[in-house]
Amino acid sequence: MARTPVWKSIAISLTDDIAQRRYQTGDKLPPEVQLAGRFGVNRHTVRRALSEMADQGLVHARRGAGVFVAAQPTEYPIGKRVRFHQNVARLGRIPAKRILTLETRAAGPREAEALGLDPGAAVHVYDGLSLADGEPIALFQSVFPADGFPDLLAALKETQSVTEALKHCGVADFTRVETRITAKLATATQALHLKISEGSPILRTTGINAGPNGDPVEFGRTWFAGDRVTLTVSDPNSGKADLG
Amino acid sequence: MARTPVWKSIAISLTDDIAQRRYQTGDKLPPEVQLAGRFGVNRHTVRRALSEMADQGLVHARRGAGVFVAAQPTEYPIGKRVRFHQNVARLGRIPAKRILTLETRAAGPREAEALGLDPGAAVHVYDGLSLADGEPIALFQSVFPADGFPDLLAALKETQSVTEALKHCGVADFTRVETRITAKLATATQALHLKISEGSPILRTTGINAGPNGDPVEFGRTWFAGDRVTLTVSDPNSGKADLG
DNA sequence: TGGAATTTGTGCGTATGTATG
DNA sequence: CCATACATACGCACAAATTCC
Repeated sequence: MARTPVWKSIAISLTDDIAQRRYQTGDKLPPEVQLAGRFGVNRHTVRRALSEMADQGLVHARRGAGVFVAAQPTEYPIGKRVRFHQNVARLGRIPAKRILTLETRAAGPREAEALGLDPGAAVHVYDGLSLADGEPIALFQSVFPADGFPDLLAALKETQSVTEALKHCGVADFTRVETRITAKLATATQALHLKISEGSPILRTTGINAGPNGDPVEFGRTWFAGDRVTLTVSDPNSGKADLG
Repeated sequence: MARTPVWKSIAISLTDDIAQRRYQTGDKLPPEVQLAGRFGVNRHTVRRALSEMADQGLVHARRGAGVFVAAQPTEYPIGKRVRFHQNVARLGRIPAKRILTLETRAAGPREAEALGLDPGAAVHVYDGLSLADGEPIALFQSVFPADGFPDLLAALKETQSVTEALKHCGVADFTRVETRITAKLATATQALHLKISEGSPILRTTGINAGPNGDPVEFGRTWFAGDRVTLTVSDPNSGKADLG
């Protein structure tokens, strides 16, 4: 068995620092060069550790600014209409969303296929964090076709709500076509954002929402903290999942 | 807007190669140095791309051996009618079940509540292992009210099928009332049965099936190997999940 | 059996680009 | 405009695991 790589021990050390609240949520970590000095390694080695932690959602790097400590619901219905705000509010908790990144770029192959676009078509991408009562619930990434929604990003930036932004762009309603669910282990970055440990169980869902005419309008991926969230699939006929 | 990084375009290219079946499941990709030559970049840049793909579960690297295309997970529909045999057969794979234990005992509090029984009422319990093409897919435990199904265990022992056994006992059809899904880490016992590593991600589902008159007939828990299974929740109106 | 060749994993040094403050 | 700090990319070297002869 190989010994633990240096970068991994650094990641563990920093993760523990965060778990021990030596760095609070939202705090900026020392610059990479400074960390490199503190651990007596090359800056790349620190970057490897930070990259791992970023993958797990534990930290979030902002170019030119620094690396920041990233910041969960319980019962979360997956039904025909999946609405984060309503799902959380229904539990008597206060929903909130934090924008991580908003950008327009070329669609990857999976995204293009899911949205029925040509490969390389422009898409709007919304990376964010969902919170309930200020506690991180899930990381998500929503991908929208850029064509036809010119001012979607502005609406998202203003409302932070997919539902509201789409409504502003003329999509009054949308429903879930399909949801895929798998179990993963939390990466360092995910763990940071969700305030869990690296290697904790993660529920990853992938979903496609379509407008009234059946055209896909959103391809979304969500990473729930498995320890804190239970997805529920209700009897479609009961309509319970559509409340709120 | 930043242009697409080289490593990302390489990841997209290789992902497309896999999607197009130019590399099949289990195939070994060309060595990193060879890929670096093909793309005209440094080996590190290829590694960045492969790392991204490995994070997505698309490939798996074995030191000293190579990088291999990972097996795509089995799609398992969670709908109104959940039928293991049909779910697996629909994928062109051969379903099988292995009985671990069959017994009749007093219901625990959760089981009694789920089935609408008095605490301590007798229940039949079926512990087993589900396989597709001989590969373990999931561990499950099905709990049935003993009252009204005197010879259910015998039928289960003979057919190994919940559907067939219930039919034999007069329940021609049953549908899923609700499914709960969480992510867990595999225990040592679970890992042994599922032939995965301890601490691997597990998808745990809990479901109640009811007969035509709405009475609960089965309380089932299933532990899926997260690496091998993707649960899908389809649009209820499409009816696709009810096929087979 | 054993050793060489192959291939991935880790780490360091350097350089340039780009966003932030 | 400048300094800081992260993002990307190249080159080199060696370690460790596997495979092949």
